[in-house]
Amino acid sequence: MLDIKFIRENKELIKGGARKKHIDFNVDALLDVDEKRRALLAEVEGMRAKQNEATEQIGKTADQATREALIAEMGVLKKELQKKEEELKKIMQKWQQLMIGVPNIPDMSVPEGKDDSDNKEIRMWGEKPSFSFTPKSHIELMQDLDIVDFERGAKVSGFRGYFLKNDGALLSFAVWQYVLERLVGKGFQPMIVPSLVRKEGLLGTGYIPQGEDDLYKNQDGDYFAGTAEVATMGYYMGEVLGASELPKKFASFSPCFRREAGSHGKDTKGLIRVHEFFKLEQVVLCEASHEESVRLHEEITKNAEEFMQSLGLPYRLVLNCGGDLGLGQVKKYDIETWIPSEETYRETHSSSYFHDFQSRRLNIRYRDNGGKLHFVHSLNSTAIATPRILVALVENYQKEDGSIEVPEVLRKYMGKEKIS
RNA sequence: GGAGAGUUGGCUGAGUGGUCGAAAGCGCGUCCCUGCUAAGGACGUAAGCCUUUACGGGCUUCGAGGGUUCGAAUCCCUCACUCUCCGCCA
Repeated sequence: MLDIKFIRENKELIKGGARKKHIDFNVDALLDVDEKRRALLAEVEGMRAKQNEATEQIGKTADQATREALIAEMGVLKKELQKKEEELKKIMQKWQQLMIGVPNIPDMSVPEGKDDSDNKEIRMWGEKPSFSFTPKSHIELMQDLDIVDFERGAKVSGFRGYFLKNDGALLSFAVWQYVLERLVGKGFQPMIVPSLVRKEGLLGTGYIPQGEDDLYKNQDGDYFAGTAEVATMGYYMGEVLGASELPKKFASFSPCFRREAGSHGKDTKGLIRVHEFFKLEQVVLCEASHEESVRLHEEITKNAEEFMQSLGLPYRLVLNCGGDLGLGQVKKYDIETWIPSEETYRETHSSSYFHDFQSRRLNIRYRDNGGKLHFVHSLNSTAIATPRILVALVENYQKEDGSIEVPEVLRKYMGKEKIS
């Protein structure tokens, strides 16, 4: 959500932003409704002022005749007022519906483009492994090692279901624990957050209404979040923080659920795209300054890169183009990791900032040192997501005999150097 | 699942039809005093929206939404959440 005053004064900016994001949004229609809203509001408020005044008189006067005359007069006014209020209510609904659809403005540095094929490579890290044999896919590797079971996954869980077993399960725990320790060492507050969430958090973070189709819902009307960002951002919903508490940095862990509604037949096999996975997410709240947002955005992106480097996984960092940005995102980087069997880089991390887009919706504010209230800025970035990262790990570290070398930093958690 | 009690400002907490945007305390801010520290005193201190060049003016908000009334924090209804007890489960 953006400030209506800002929208009014920067109509062209909003239009340009929407165009860049390839989001169809009619700013003029919103401003039109806004004008009607303000006119009606003035009318209604004037009538209420009259009513308040008369009401006060009624309370004070001792004269029965004046009293009754005023009460009669107010009875008439009330009917008119109710009619106007009804009109206002309708306009307000329309206004609010339009307001939550206003896209945040992408940063100047965001490249033009329609979809992920237009994303811009920023840097590349690591050597792609060269194999003296034909590398196997993670599916083959893991099934041969008996560390994953897709058949029974589908039997028990349905399409895209999976079991991780033996060293596959251990490897997941190792990765989580390793990354968590690194984050805590950097001052992030560890949290295990709910996945089952109420509507508010999803509306606030911007996953609803646009992305509703990709969310699972239960019979109570609650949702299964696709990321720990939702619950973590909801944590301070409606609250006022102190300036000295900022920035708040969270390392949030949660199961994540995605219906993958729009992804038809993509990645139907293996661990790349599943309905249920786990993620450690960096979530940051900071003071309302663009510079601070940018600084922290670079920082959490670097953190993610650092984990990848220490795991020895070749990746590239891409800057997402306008068309690949969500409604609220100002700028986003993706880390794409080398997948030997596909001979391509696949997205494993995503890092973005929102300015006050989310905090306005969630009403998360802070008091600055002068006592003034501001909406915080928010950011988030993947720290590590399993099982997707396992795909990269096992494929890049595979040996000719089908065994998998355990990356140096994970050995102490796995208690072994090799999965065989 | 059953019974009961709650939801008030940054926080704690009074307030059962007009004098309540709301006592008191904490916190915070400015100033004073105390030559440091501890402590003390005075005053101020909710947010959002509309309007205004400005000064200011107006409206809304006491969990949410409806209702009664000229008038609702206060009465009625619905819902959400919190707490306590019982049950159930672990």
